Amino acid sequence: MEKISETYDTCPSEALNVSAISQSVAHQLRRAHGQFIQRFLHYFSVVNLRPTEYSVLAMIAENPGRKQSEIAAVLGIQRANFVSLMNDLEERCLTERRNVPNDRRSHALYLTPSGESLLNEARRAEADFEADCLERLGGMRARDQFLALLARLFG
Amino acid sequence: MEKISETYDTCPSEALNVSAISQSVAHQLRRAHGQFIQRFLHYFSVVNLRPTEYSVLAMIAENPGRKQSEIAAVLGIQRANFVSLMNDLEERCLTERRNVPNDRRSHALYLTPSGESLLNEARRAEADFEADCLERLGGMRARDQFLALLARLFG
DNA sequence: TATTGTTATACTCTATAACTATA
DNA sequence: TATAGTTATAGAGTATAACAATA
Repeated sequence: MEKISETYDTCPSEALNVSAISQSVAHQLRRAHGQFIQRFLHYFSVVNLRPTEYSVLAMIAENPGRKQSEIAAVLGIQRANFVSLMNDLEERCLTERRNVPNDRRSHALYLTPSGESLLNEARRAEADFEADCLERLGGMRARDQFLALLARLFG
Repeated sequence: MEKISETYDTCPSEALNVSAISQSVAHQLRRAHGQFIQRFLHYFSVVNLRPTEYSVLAMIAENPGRKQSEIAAVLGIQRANFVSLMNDLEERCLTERRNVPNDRRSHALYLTPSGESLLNEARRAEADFEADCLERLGGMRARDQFLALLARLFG
């Protein structure tokens, strides 16, 4: 309960004026991203995966044997930053790097059995997360519309 | 131009399968945020402001004299992280912290004249950025719809 | 020469805990 | 006791430059 006083010397604790930025796509996207991360981590806490890590596992599962740089590129992650990400997933025994027969520069990426197993758990978390989004948005039509608008903006 | 070869030993460089995550709100939001930051920095390079810094300046301009913690809270930034942000803006002579008469714990935030002046430039950058968004989204109706859906998701 | 993976580095943003001085 | 600002620390994410091995 907030304390109400009759007189103010300097700083009345009224609601702040947010009109200038509340209509701003930039500001709302900044705020939304913070919320998104928190909510994602909540749903994915059981598998202990960050958004990026989940995308990597899902992408490797759909495209086993692809090169690091291919997976990185399609996810919009730079090669240099992808290395420590893969090191981490490999240390957790979720993925492995195999040699490519005719190109000794490349590493082909695969999920390990426990990587597959964790991904299955993660997919259930993802389904819950998506169901949450669906409910907040108000149905599949709104969800598709949102994704379509997001794609127009940043696709 | 991509090189096309007739035979593959191991790794045909075909398009990757992205079907599993392309329908995912989580994945699309992750990608969108990266694009958003880059595009924002492009438009705001003339004033050298990050999304967070712009929001802070705009919020102080609309609510001069408010306490650090009030501005931080309304922007969803933690007090602890807000300190270095304000230190930075103050070093750039864009904002100032003044004492509050009846509460020696608090700092009241104000824009300096050069802060006001930079904010005016930033508002032009923001207008350009928003115009870009508007065009990509396909008009004000789509823009309002997008903001409404974003608010449903994370408001 | 170009590509693949890698290392190193730096900066932004976020999260948490704890301190200080005030209230 | 609670609040405002602060300090310190840690981790994710991103950006850039450069290097070795290989193509």
